[in-house]
Amino acid sequence: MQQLQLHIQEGRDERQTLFCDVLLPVPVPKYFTYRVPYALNDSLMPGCRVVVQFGKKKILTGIVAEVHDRVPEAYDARYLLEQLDEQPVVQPLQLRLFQWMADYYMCTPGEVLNVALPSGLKLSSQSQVQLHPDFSFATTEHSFNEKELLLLQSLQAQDHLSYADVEKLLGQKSLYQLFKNLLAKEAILLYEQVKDKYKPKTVRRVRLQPGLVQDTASLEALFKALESHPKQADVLLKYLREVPVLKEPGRNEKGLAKSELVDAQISPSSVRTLVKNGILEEFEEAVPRFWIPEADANVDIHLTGEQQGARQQILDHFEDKDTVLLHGITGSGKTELYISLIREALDNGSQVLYLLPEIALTTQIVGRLKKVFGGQMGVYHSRFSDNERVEVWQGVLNGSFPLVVGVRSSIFLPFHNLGLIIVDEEHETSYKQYDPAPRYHARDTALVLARMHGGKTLLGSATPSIETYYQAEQGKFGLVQLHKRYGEAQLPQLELADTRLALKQKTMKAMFTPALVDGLKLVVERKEQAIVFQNRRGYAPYINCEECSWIPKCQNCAVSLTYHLRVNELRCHYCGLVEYVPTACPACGSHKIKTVGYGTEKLEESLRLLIPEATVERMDLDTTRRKNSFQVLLDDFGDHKIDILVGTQMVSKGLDFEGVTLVGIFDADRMIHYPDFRSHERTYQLVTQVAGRAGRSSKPGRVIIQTSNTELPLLHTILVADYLGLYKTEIDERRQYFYPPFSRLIRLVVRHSEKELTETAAKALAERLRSKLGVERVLGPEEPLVGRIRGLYLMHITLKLERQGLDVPAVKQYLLEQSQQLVSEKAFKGVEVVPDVDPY
DNA sequence: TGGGGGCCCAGT
DNA sequence: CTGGGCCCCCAC
Repeated sequence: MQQLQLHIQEGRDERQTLFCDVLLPVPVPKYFTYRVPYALNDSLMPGCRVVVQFGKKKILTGIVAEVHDRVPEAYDARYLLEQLDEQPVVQPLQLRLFQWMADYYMCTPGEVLNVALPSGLKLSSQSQVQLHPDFSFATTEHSFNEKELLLLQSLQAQDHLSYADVEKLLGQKSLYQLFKNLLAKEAILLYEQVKDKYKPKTVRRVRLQPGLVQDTASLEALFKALESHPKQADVLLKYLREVPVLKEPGRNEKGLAKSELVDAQISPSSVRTLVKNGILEEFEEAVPRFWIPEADANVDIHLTGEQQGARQQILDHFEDKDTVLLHGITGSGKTELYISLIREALDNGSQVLYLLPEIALTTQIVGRLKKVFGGQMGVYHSRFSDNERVEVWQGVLNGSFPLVVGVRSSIFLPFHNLGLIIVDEEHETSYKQYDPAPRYHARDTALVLARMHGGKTLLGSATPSIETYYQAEQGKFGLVQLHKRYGEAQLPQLELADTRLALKQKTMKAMFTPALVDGLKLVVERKEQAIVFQNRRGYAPYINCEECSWIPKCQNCAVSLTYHLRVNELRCHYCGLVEYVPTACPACGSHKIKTVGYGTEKLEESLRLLIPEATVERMDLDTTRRKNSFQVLLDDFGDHKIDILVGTQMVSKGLDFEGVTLVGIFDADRMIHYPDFRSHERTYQLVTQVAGRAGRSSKPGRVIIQTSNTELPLLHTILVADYLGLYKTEIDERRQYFYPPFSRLIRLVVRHSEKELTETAAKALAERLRSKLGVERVLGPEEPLVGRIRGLYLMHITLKLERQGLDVPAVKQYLLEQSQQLVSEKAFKGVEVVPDVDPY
């Protein structure tokens, strides 16, 4: 500081000209250099948000990545307009993470920034229109056409409108001409408005007008004045009861929440009158959006002997390894272990991130953690509003949330001292983001993030992904096993039910085998509970004309439309298209239209018919759309208001209910035969996870798996819970066919609205890539399972790259160049090439 | 990504 | 010659 001051005193003309590289939320793979106004020389630092002009009109918020004094040679840097934060909102370390993600996942840092920052922290400029302050219809000498009048009238009512609003209002795209005319007539003004989207939540409070009540006498005078207004006197009385201003004068400052004052006897209007008459005063107070429970200090973390041992092993591994895989079967008490490790990390002053695949499905775990960690814990997930996300972000920044529990996007939070990351259910696919860039895997990114912090990562799973287990086996990760069920719980008994045999014997009822129906009946009889799993929502995957076999298809996607009974609609599960159900076949006019296949909705219906005494409910995307419908279903199931719960994968996670003694897996075949090199692994994981819902108590659990092929080795691996067996078979296959973890996959998705162009472009690209990378490394192009989504045809080119001895960054660079080259050629105009690294 | 400039065509 | 639409390119 001393030196700095000296430097300034030495001479004004020597003050430094600084520049800063700014990361902007645009898909341009570079940083933009702006000139720093002298006034900000000392305060600007990396991680601060700044407002800059970008292009001719646009005003954007960006993040300062670096402050330096290197003068850009190729252009004159613009001054940045404003510094928004005194202190960084993004940590320097995060900027490194963004860059790593951009490089690894082949996208731009701007795209990473886009998903990383809650949009409440992004300021956006909007072009706005308002009336010219001197304008009025009475004094103007100009005349206006219909659209101009409409706009001017709206502006009188609304004060200002954005361009988008005007476009909507007038139903036209080009506004330039219109604005030019109105500007000439001095009727409007255009301006740029930068908006801060984050708004703290406030409550309205009231207090006595300061100075009104100093002693008993003034109080008596006040009541005297209100003599003829008994209702207002009541309000005052209640206020004084809650806030004894005479005894504790300081209390009046904080006042009382308006909502607390108003009750059955006291109406808002009498409060309003008191405010109007200057007796009470109304004000707003910002409050946190999160109700913060006190941590229960008495919650005891008691670990069993086995858990103690596992805990020690984990800590030992952390001595020389960054990552440990905790392979623990469902119900072995992993959560207890996590809690003990989290507490220890927090006690050491570190931050902790606990990643979950999907927060809505794990309310039980969140509840459990809240009890232990209370207000220290922030929760972060996609169902939160922007404002709520900003509050978690700030809580992490300012240290009030040293622990965060969240879904994949929580890896973007501004940690500065992350000591431990727990990735629970590390094998889950929802850790991978598919659609918009960055197409990142949160588990893999977490490992990098932890390493940047010098922290540790604990991966937990009952059925680890093959590549994770391989790393553990190779000694790269520490491996800790936990194979005993917690408490009295026993492993469920798994059995197969042969659908082919049942069909032959004609004992099948609505595709339920007698074994499953009888099992369910028994459960209901014993007043226990069951879960039936079918990974397909809707009533039937398609409908079909019996005469001409016509099947309704989606007009945008290469899939049949799913029939939904309750709403009586046909729906596309890829683009959301909704169509009416035809009463007659549009192809041949026949009325013989039948449903084919089984979705959860049909299972629900069938079970109600087969077991009328049972209460059957369904849990899938369609029944849990509304914000707390999921919780309602969970509560009902927990309270045993439901006997049988039918559901999609939603029922596979976090449903830990003592009463469940039977799990039915309706159709194992479909999962097994899914055309993907991971289908066996996935089936094993899913079935094991669903099966884990059974027998979480002293009662033995039973799992019935329906299949047409009872001989399949995979099913027997599942039956005896032989994870190692699965791993050995899979890893051998992966080695043989050179799949991950032995190779690295990069997929290029080529897409366009015309089928032929998509195909030729994909072929051309694959050819060019092969010429340099070789035939071995470039697979395809091939049409994916669903060859058209939202009107775009898709082709996949898959690159299989060796993990060693290959300059992968160079290959990625080459892929990007080639893709760019291709789409810039006239013949392939409009074609998109989207890279997806580790596309699984 | 998104706005603006350049270019081409239709209409006079 | 002018206006509109489309495409391409650039942004610090």
